Amino acid sequence: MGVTIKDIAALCGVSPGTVDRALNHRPGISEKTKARILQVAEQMNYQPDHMARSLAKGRTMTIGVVLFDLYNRSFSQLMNSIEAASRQQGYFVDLVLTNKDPENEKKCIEHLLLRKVDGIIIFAINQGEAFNDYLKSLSIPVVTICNYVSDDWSYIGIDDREAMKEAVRYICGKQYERFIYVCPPLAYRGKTNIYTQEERLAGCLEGLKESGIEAQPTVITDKDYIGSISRMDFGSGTKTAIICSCDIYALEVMNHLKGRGLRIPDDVGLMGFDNIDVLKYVSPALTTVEYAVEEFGSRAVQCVIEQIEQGTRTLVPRLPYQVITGDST
Amino acid sequence: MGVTIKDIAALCGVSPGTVDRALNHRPGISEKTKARILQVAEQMNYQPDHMARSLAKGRTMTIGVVLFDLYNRSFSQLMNSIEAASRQQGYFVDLVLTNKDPENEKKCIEHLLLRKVDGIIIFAINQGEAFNDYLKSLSIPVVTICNYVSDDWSYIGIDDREAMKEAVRYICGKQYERFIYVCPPLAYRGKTNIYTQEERLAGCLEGLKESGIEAQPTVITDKDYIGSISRMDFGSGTKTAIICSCDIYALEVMNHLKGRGLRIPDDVGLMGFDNIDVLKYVSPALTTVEYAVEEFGSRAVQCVIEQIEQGTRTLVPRLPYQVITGDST
DNA sequence: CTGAAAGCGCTAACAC
DNA sequence: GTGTTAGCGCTTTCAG
Repeated sequence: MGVTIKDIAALCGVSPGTVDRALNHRPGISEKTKARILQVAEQMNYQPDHMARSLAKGRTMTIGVVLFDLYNRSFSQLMNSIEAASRQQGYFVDLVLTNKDPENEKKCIEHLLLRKVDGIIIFAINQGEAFNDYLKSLSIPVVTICNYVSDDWSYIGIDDREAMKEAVRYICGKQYERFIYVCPPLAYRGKTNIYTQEERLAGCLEGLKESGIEAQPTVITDKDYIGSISRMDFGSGTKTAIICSCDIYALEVMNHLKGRGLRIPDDVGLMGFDNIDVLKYVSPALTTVEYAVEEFGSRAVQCVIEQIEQGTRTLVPRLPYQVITGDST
Repeated sequence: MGVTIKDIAALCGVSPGTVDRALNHRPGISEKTKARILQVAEQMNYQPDHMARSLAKGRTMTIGVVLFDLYNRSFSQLMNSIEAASRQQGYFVDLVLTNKDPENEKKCIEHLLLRKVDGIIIFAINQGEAFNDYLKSLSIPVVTICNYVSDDWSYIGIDDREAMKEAVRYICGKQYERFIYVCPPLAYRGKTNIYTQEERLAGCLEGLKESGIEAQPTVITDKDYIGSISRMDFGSGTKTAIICSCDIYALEVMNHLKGRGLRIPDDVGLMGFDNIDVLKYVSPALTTVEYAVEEFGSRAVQCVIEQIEQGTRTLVPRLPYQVITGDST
């Protein structure tokens, strides 16, 4: 159906090899014939066949992207920027979604391997040495994003620990006496990759300590964290702050607190993390931490392409963040 | 690097052709040799080369997906289900994002063509006969989703007109005297594909008419619709309902109304459409229309694969919807 | 500077 | 039943 390199060769009275040299601007061809070939190619509206080229070169111009899902706002934004950056660089994107299931993640990666992707950008749910070795065995560039796996791979993200610490220090200036930290993923400690969540927790603990808060916070890791909170009393004088590791949890908690008729921040303080865009429709404005997740995407693409094409790896610095002081604390 | 069909052939002492017959369960091979070949393939952990197969068969096992972006919640859910359904059927997914730019949409489709996708699922921003002819010229199956192009293509969606009509009839039972319809995309009438938005508007008008409302609603198509609304007075006795063609607009309007100190629904009634999941964090609960967008995805995949593999096209019925009566009207 | 030819790994038509 | 062969369209090496 399409016009091939042979057609052009025939029409120009040259060999396919020569056409290839012209088309790919390789040396060993006179300007004259090259110009002629390019012109004919143009006229015939020649489109190189990606499949054939991939087969011959062993490269597919495809980046595999492994994410949990697209439900979390941040992931969507991430994917948006990955798609744009990739296509702009002439790469295709193969998206696979793991649904936070470690087994499924492996299937997803296998799927990408079948496709012979040139590199992978992954928000990993697996972790540990075995997984790291598995990634190594793929022998293609891998860029980790949002969840660290090991120093063997570039990592794109913010310094979650510092960010949370800074946010918590801010909260601590508000006379809270009791602190509750909400982070259900911590229940999967040792089972799945919760690097980022661990960092945030650590940052919280450090932040409290540095602020001179002696009492340890209550850490809620229940999947049914709302249930746990519903059994807690917030009326009794001691002013409580609930710090959530993600905005989503904070929003759920907010709904719950409102349902109980508790006022935020007067009765209970509330903080999230991520500054997802729907926050603007919610009141009171949530105190949270913001960072440019779109930039994660473009950086990741740039980083993986560099490894694919140059074979070099430039260290990507931790990206900037900012504490957003809302009205909820 | 991988083990090929030749390696297996050599090891089994048969020809590549025979291995192919075994691997693809084609007739013309004895059970005995087939079993032996399959076993060896298994042992050697043979993985067929997708590129080579595609080149030979002229099929890539890839579905191209064209969406506006992933920002709108519904799109994310859609993509989630498309990814899952595709992978489950052994297909790859190539996602391209148009950002609602008609020119970019063409580039996106070209990108998919380079990739030689077997079929396309598209939420179109282009429209009209020229575009329809363009799609025809691709000579691969196309499934339209959420925005109708023509009867040449399967269409997945709800009956937006009826849905909006039903919702508006519900609103009309609430003694409103003045109606405002908010739908910025209508400003692009004739320029981009706003089929769904047109349907919703028509449904609104019909709903009002059937409810015996004489006065025409004020239709706001400004990009700066908040600006337009800010210039309107809602205090003066006549009870107003603001009907938005999407939840997103409704949420923006809600923010604005709250900012003005207006009470919803006491001072102004407000309605959205889509029932995006963030509504649960917003109060008052928005009156809206719900439908299973995930099902759009799985239906679309099923539909495009049927066309790719069987060459047949089964009419997909309009999917069900439901008016959600909230506290905002 | 250009042509010829041998692949990339798999499929499919035609012999035997 | 099984082997042989000629591609799919492009790249790349080796002659000339």
